[in-house]
Amino acid sequence: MNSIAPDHTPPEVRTLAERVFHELQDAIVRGELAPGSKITEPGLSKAYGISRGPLREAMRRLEAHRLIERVPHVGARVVKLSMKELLELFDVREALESMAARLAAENMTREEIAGLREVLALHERQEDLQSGEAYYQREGDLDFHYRIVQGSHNRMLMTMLCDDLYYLVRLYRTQFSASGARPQRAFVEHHRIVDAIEAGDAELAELLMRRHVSASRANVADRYAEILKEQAEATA
Amino acid sequence: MNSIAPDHTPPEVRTLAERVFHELQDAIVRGELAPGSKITEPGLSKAYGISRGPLREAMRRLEAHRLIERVPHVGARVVKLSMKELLELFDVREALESMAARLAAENMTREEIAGLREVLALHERQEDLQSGEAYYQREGDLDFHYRIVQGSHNRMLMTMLCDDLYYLVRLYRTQFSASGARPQRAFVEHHRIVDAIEAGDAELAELLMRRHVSASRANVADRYAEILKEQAEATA
DNA sequence: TTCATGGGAATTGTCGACAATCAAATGGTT
DNA sequence: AACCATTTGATTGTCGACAATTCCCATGAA
Repeated sequence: MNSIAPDHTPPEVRTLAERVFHELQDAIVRGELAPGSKITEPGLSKAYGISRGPLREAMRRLEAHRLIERVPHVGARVVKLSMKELLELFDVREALESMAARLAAENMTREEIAGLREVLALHERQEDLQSGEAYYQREGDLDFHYRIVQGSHNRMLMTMLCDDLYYLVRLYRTQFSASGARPQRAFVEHHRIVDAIEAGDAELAELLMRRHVSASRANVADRYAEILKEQAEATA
Repeated sequence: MNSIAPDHTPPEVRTLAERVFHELQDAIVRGELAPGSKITEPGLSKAYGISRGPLREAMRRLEAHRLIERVPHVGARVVKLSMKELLELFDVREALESMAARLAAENMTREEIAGLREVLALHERQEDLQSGEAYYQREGDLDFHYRIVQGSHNRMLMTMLCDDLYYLVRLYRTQFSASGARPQRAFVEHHRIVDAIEAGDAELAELLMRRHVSASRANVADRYAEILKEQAEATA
């Protein structure tokens, strides 16, 4: 009902291919399979105790979800997000999530909005308890965005963001070991967005979400520039 | 160089699974496989002269691209877009393509803009020659949108729109046998968008593209309402 | 007629083996 | 020593067959 983290128990485990797909998806996102590392079919086949048939189907799905990259007759590697690609991801998020916020303001039910507020409160309480523990903060952040996308009542948007992009976001967070950063500002922005949604102000909700994602992107870009600068000074 | 239609010759035909994937993709989009019709593995296996192994991988890719829908242990059907889903598709297009236009205004090269203008001219000439022949108009329309997305120089955006959504758009056009409609107005809008891109006015390009897609969506919605009305009168 | 039930046919899921292709290691030549 | 050809090893691509599940239809009862 008020889970803090996204739902990690997939509904479809009726087939081996489905199961191993979700397991691999989790393993990649959690960093257990290092970004850029080569994955071989016999290896995974042995590791998961299944034949190569279902495994290849799972890999085809992972490929479609951009979690692995395959080259015919050569092999597959876990994706390794470059900074350029990460910024591209943010641009796409900005476009889709601002649209989601707009639709959410138009379509969200009273109950959904109440649930959203609940998540926000829970989220802040956790932040009080264990400030510095960025992981929960980040999962909570994703949970917030999840709910807004769900509130758009647009199935296509939902699958695009929740089934595809958010896994990449989580992958990025483990890959760059991204610390939370700017938590209190994000909190304020979240509240403003919910306010706009509750007021049914689609345009404002859209604008605020757009700024929210854009600010997050700028934060990442700044951080990256900082790191580059430090490295340059260290070698000099 | 100045092809009027999108590139239909995929670069990757190195494997059977790739080949049959593209062939099925085309067959579905062109309506040769009727929307909603059930497709069976032995059937396609026979028809394309390949084993079920590569075929299943191709089907998994089609599933990820939303061109077929699969149910475990039951089977797969060609997707059949409902009007609700079609309008959802337009909302997603509005979000992504307006972003693409904005990025295109920032990143397109002089050569790309020249090519875009060329496409527009060719497009109009064809319209003069065979007005009423909606097919070319529509393919030309897609070509225009293709180039703008390419001009965004955002790989993720490109794959999302060109590899996924545009196939659904084409599927919809065959499924609803959508006649061109509002051609001259669309022409004007296309020109205005290119003008904004050439001027480097990102905000304007974004706004115009947004309106362009939104108007297209409204056109479809109106047409649908009209059809519903006619049907109601026919039965009465 | 309608509904439930059971059996049989067809389809999907899974597996192991073979063929095709690529990458690395070996050896020879300049 | 550096470079190129060849061979070997491993990995990927493809296939046919078997097991599991579902769907369809016939049969019978209410």
